[in-house]
Amino acid sequence: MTEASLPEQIASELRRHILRGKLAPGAQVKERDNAAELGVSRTPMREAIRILAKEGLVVLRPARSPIVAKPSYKEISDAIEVLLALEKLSAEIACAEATADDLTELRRITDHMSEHFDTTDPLDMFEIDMSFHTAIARASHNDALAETHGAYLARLWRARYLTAIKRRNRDRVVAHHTAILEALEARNRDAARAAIDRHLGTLPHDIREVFEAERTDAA
Amino acid sequence: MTEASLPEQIASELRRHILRGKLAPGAQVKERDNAAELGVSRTPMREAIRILAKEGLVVLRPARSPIVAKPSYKEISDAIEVLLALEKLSAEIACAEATADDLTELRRITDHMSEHFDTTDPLDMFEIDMSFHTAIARASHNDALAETHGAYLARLWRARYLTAIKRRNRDRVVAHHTAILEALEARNRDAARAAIDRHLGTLPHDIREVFEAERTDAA
DNA sequence: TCACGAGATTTGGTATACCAAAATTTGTTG
DNA sequence: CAACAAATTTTGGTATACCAAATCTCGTGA
Repeated sequence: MTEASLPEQIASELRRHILRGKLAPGAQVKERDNAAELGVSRTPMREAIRILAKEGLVVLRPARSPIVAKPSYKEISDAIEVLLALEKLSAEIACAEATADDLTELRRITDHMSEHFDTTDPLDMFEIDMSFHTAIARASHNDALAETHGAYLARLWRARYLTAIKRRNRDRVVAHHTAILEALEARNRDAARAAIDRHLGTLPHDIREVFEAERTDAA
Repeated sequence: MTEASLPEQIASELRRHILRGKLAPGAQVKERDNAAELGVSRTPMREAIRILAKEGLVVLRPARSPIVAKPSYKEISDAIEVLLALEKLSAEIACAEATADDLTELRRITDHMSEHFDTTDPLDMFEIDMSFHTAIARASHNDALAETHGAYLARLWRARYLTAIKRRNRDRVVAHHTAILEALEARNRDAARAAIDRHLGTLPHDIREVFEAERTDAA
């Protein structure tokens, strides 16, 4: 694999820590400590923190320690609303612009998920799930759209992960992805929009359940 | 006014230089030189450059000098495609969520433009025009949406400005804005989408003309 | 004359030092 | 014992030093 820049690598590492829960929402992210932990200096660590801030995983506070983001339910559902719009736009454009290679890639991801769903680490499987959605955005051949879509996917990573492990259901995911894929292959914009609505439409509801479960745990 | 952080101030200064043309598209933005020019060290200058990169005004190249962005026609029209989708989404949500204050603010901006269009500096009037669109996004009360919409508006600043001064027409702008506003007041989602489509739909065409004019100038 | 490469220079990336503002601790006082 | 304030520590912000890679210079040789 091609080497990413040091700040990117650090950001990936921090991201995993946050998503795995080693860094809880609301916790401070101190430049010195985390830099020392990973054996790098503060400079690239600073940049890594900015990358995560751009993704919305941490929030910067002037002259104070950054903290791991602790989004409210409304903030998450707002982000989902945007993500949904971006992904439906991607699919619409992809109906006109997707190449055979784009569709092949989507088919490959879907088949891989179908085959290895129960024998793969949930975190890894979830990354594959995300790559399906990323591939849709990419198939629009609109770089700005793909980039913004990716940013929202990253921002919703944690929330989506929590719901995915709670509602882990191979047949449901594969059926939904297949429906989207077939709509794209048929170049049917309305069908694609509808399929994506069905796939992501339940997300706010699922996330609300996770939120309420957390609130109960705290009691 | 409250003091912004040093990197933000530097970013503003650089932004002005770029938009004014002191830094031409394609020109290198060297950390040392620009830092010395403004009497700061490389560290905040680095951060300022990252800010502008996030806005799309400069592009970062690994291990090379960043350069002032020189977007192609496709890149601009791609961005417009996303902006259009975001603004239509904003308007749809605003039909349900906008408060009386939101609508009053939109009305105020529209009236102000109508009244002072011919007696205001084009640059200032253009900023007011942008504030109308920003207010629509704000009226959705979806912060993520408003932020992303604002980012695209900023990214398209230069391109939109070039077309605005070329096709400066008070009646057209006011009529379009009024149509959008009335659709929002009527809480009519379809009408709002259609009005925004009419307003921004000609943008790619107008920008193409500017691009071709520039290409002719170069000859 | 031109192509190529070795050395010098420039430049972004990283580490480290220093500073001022927060945060924390601690001591004093009512 | 509580509350406030001074001193200390911690921490982000900035400046600077150093390094390696990229770029540029310029001379050499075909």
